[in-house]
Amino acid sequence: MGRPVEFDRDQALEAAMRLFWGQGYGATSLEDLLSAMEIGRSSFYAAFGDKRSLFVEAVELFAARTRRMLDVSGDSEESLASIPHFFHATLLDAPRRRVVRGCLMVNTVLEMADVDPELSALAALELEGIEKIFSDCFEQAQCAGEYPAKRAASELAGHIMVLNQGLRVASRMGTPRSELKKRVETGLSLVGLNFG
Amino acid sequence: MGRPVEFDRDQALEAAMRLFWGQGYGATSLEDLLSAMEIGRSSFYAAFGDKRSLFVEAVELFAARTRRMLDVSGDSEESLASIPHFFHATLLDAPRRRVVRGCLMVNTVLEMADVDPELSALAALELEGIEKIFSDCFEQAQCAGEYPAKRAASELAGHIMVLNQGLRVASRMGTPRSELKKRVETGLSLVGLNFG
DNA sequence: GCAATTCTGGACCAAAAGGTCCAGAATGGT
DNA sequence: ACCATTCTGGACCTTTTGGTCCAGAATTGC
Repeated sequence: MGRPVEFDRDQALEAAMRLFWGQGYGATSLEDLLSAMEIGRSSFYAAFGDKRSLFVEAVELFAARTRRMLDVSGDSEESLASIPHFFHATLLDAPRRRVVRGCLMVNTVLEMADVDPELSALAALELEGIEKIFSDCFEQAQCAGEYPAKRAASELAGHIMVLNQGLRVASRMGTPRSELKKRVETGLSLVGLNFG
Repeated sequence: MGRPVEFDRDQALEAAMRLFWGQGYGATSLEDLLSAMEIGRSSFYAAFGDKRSLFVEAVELFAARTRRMLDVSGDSEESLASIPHFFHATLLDAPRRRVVRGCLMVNTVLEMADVDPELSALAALELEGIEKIFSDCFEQAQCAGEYPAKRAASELAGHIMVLNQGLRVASRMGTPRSELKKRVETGLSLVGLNFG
């Protein structure tokens, strides 16, 4: 009952996320959001609470997508392959605009650290979740004897996360794809992972 | 002739830089700046032009400091040592507050990429200058036969820059020093550099 | 078709933003 | 002592900010 909603909530959230992703929280005004989401002020506040809550939703959506990108769902033989695949998908296979946006969580951690520590912490938590996935990949491969156990899985995951975060900075700098590719290659080859 | 200035320009710039460093450009209001710089509005505009120009000065100051930190000035025997020293000075030896601020140039690249591309490009340029210094360190060591020439100096510099940028993200996340140290150690050891 | 309910458009608001302006204060030169 | 010059404090301005409010539109149940 009641008047039906005239917009697709997911679609609106998607548009908002893309804006936040590119411009950050502070530089994205409500007007920016409303026009990108193709929605009125009232509908906005009714559906999302306020700007900050929407941002939290956007970060969570982005994080879920990122996790899903690493989910090879049970293919234990190839668990380590998901790491090169991740870099390939986000840095080389993606349209230039996306590459330049970097990673919403990384962007947020940097933007909000001294401004809104809760938001920064939320993004940091999500990043730690991603790192845990990296760690699981290595651990699984080590248990299966497919990867040397000389370095701890957590250490290797740390290295991959450094590589990831470093690359997000580089890609946001506008570093050409060819250079990004080189950096992925050396970063992975240093821990014995190869990258087609 | 004329009334003398009542404040120390360098000191004011220093205070401004610290604010920008922690909060970013957008989240630092003029009022924040004026009170931190202990300066009036008129003096501000007379001495620095406007907020944006001040920010440019802040970035350039920060970049110059960073370069100076890497300048071992001619000690060709130890040119590679300046890299571990750099990480030590900025990540381990520095007060916690500084560590959490990360790197102004990295912060700026991320914040401004889609908001004020000129500012982002300025910060990116400074970062490339730093990377060039890393590259020179390796090249010098390779020419002197103190370091294997298997990988190109530029590639090694790229790796160090990825490590650096990745660590700035990690440190802004509030990652504990012990963990930062581990990451520096693995990142350096992977290219045969050791870190006390 | 009418009531109850829900959503929408836009007017409206207070606060904060960055920036300008000018009267007056403090100096040096003569 | 006085003038030209420079700097300072603060009033003031416009624009933009995130957010509220309400009249009216669109629906379902009866």
